[in-house]
Amino acid sequence: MAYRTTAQRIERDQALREHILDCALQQVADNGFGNLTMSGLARAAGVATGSLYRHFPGKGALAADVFVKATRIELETLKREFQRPGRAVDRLKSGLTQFAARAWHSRQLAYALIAEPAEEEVETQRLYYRQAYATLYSALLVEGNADGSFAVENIPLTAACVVGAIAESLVGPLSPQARADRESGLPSETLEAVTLAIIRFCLRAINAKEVP
Amino acid sequence: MAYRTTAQRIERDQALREHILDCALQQVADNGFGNLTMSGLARAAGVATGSLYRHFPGKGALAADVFVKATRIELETLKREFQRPGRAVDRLKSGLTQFAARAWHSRQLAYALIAEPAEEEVETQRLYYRQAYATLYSALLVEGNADGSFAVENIPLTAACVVGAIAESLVGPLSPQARADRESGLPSETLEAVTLAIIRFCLRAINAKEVP
DNA sequence: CCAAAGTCTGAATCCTGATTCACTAAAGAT
DNA sequence: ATCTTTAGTGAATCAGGATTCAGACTTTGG
Repeated sequence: MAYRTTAQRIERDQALREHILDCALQQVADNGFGNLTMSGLARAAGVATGSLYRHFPGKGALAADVFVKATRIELETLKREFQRPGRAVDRLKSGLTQFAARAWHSRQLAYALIAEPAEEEVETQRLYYRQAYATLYSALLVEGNADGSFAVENIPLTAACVVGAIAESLVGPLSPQARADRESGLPSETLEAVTLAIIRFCLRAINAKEVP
Repeated sequence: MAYRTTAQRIERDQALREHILDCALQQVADNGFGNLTMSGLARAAGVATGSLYRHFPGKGALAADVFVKATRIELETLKREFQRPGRAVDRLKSGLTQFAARAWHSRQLAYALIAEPAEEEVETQRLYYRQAYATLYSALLVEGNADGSFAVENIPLTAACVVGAIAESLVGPLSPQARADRESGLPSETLEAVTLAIIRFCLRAINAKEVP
């Protein structure tokens, strides 16, 4: 009579959904959101175009899911780093270092997540997750204020500034423009220089005692 | 025999071109790049769609021109502020204050210029003008380093961080999301609070002597 | 005033991908 | 085994706005 409900079917479904998302993420990591097409993705995932619509209501939702999936990983990684034991300053330093390094090593993806224009739905998530980042920094700032590492007045706004500073200083070096420059032989910043500059900038901005 | 060349014709042409740009800017200021359409613009400007193509090679170019026109004004305004006499710190403070206030008072436009996704050509200009802003800040940082107001090590990267911090702290409050929040009665930051936070953040970040 | 050269018009066309849907294949239920 | 229900297919359709272009209209030079 009925159908569905079987564990096997549900599992298959989820697996396929994940497979599609993985392929989509791969496409975005390779060519950005701008080159993500439903037919291309279907081909890459080995399914028919129409099948994509069994798993996602439309392209916007799919792209947003890709964004969320990738961004969550970054956010979780940063959160884990922030939650390790130790003084807030040190956690901030290592978090920034790690974040910058990860972005540096998958530039196209980092650019897509941080700055590439994309569907409305993706922008909505971007805004939301920027807020989530800011919240993460806010928590750390609170702790740092408490343990004497920092002295910050307006925590939410300061957190927003930190997020912006990081994004901008990375996007410059990560952008397609910079890639073109790099390929045409112009000299460019190194990861180490960028990281150091970001750390200095942020630590000073939040009134940290010791700045490297 | 010939035609053209007349001063009158050239003048008319330029005037019309400017008129179109003005209308387009108005549209962007009202509804963002996302709602700028060629037919809508033609209607607003009182010309036929096809006529737009006598003045601009295509929509992308037109949008980019709008962006440049508006951004140049901001950039010039900031530059003027930075070039007044006085200590670098004070000029930075007044520049930031003015910039934030201007953005605050034309939110939709500010959002469109700072963050709204738009045609490729616009993004190219955005990248370019962000660089231009960074250069402006770089110059000020150099002066501040010289007159003892600041002590910055990596000037270009620091300038990028400053640009990012400002953009982010404004975009949050300016974004469509924030607008929705505001309209649904949630409390939100005031211009004064944002400005103060930005100034503090930036001055500290660049190692300024006195921070308000 | 006329012919030549240019400009303006806006409905028709084009483009580019997203989305649909009639149909076929597979998976549960009995 | 067979019937029912859901999943998968991919060519055809749609959507929506940019772009074109065959006249109609203006301006210029003589």
